Amino acid sequence: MPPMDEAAIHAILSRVILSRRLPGRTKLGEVRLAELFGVSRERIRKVLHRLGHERLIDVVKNRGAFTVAPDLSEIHVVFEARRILEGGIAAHLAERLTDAGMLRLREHVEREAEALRSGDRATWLKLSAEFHVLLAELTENPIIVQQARELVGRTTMLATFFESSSGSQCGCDEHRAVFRALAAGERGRAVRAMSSHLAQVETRLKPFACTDAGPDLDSLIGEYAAELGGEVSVG
Amino acid sequence: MPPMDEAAIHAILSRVILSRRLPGRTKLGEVRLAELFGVSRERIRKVLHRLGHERLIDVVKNRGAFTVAPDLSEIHVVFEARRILEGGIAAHLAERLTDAGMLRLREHVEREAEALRSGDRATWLKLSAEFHVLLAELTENPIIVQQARELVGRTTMLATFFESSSGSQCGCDEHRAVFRALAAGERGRAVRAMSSHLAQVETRLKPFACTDAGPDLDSLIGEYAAELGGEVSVG
DNA sequence: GATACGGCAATTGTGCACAATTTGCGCCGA
DNA sequence: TCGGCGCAAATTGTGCACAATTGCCGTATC
Repeated sequence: MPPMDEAAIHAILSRVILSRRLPGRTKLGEVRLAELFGVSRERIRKVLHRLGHERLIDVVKNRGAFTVAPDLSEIHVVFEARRILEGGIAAHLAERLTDAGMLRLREHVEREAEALRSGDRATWLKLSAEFHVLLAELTENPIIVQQARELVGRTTMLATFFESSSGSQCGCDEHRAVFRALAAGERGRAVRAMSSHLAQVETRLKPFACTDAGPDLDSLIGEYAAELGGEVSVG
Repeated sequence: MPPMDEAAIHAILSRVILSRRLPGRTKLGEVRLAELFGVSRERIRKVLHRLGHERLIDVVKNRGAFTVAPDLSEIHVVFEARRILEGGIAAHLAERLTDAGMLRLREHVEREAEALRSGDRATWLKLSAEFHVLLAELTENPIIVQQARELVGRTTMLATFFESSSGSQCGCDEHRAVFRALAAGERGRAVRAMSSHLAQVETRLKPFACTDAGPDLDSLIGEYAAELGGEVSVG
């Protein structure tokens, strides 16, 4: 079998970590991961440091890498950061949205509605996240796009696993409200719509976010590796 | 002499790069830097990859690290990103600023005015940058603080070298205007004040931002190393 | 004269072996 | 019995040597 490349390992570990399904402060030992993926320790080390820099794990000098505790306060921090950043994005776009941009937004919201109608939950979740990234892209500012992508990424996985399906109906309407305010060029209303939408998503998430004991690292890696088409030797 | 640690090398190279005084696409060879700093190639490599992840340099696989071209469009992108992010911060703070926070802001603005009066240009520049970081800190959100710090850092050095001294008077008034709007709790005015302030800073910078041929890498490293108190063997 | 091919030098990527640090456990003493 | 000390095992950090890739230059051919 061909040795796995760095990008693939990073993708798998990202998913595993973002899924929040393994307990907080789980140690990610270099040798163990190296054996699991069938690669050398140095390759794992590089990925681990990269993940550490992306704040997905906590890397302590001379002690190794650990998952961060999935505590409620962090969820709140992430969502508050999103309210601030995406509030700024909404305010910016309200005064600068082009016709082409408006069209892209409208089409996106309609696709969301379609996915929701047809009961395609997976597609709808993906589109819901992409709505926020799309807004960032409409600013045509690569820095903002990257920051937004990072924050959205940190919440997407949470939604995938924890959002109650009962609340699904709301999301689409909330996106539509943001879109309408932007299309009307009403800055204040757009910011408020975005802010309250994010607050509601956070509320829907909270009751489900406490998972202490989950499956172990080995099986999780196997699971996500299969999902991404990679081969992993799980003993 | 004791070997330099990774943090120190990173600090020096950050300053060198952020100073924008070396031409775009300058190659940062691993062996050359290793000899300059008197450390092994692996240590340099690690710092280089970190800088690459921080987007301060461009790291291409199998080809090495290069400085990014200091073109005007990037300056515009950074400032636009700041207008979006810090606009969001201002909007957030306008409705949530505590008395303690207001006091800290007031004191900071007064210190800026004092530095400006006494003609202490270096202190004033430092305080000017810190005003924006302080605003981010008042949100008490670590993610926002980090993002703001990163963007402010990318503009601070530019200001240090390129801002015309004639325009100095304005900055303090503009900060005061932001502070007043926040203290009054007027969200719209705060956002506008922040946005126009950043736009003016950008305007003041632009005419000075085009430096094609500058000093070479060796002397720059020596210069900044001396500034930080480190020892470097410059042949 | 221009272009395409091939070999060479330089530079980066990778795996390995060793050094340094941490930590858990056991032992001794109070 | 409890606290401190010290050693040993495990784990991470570092430097070195080698492999792989890239870009360049010389040459040959059309």
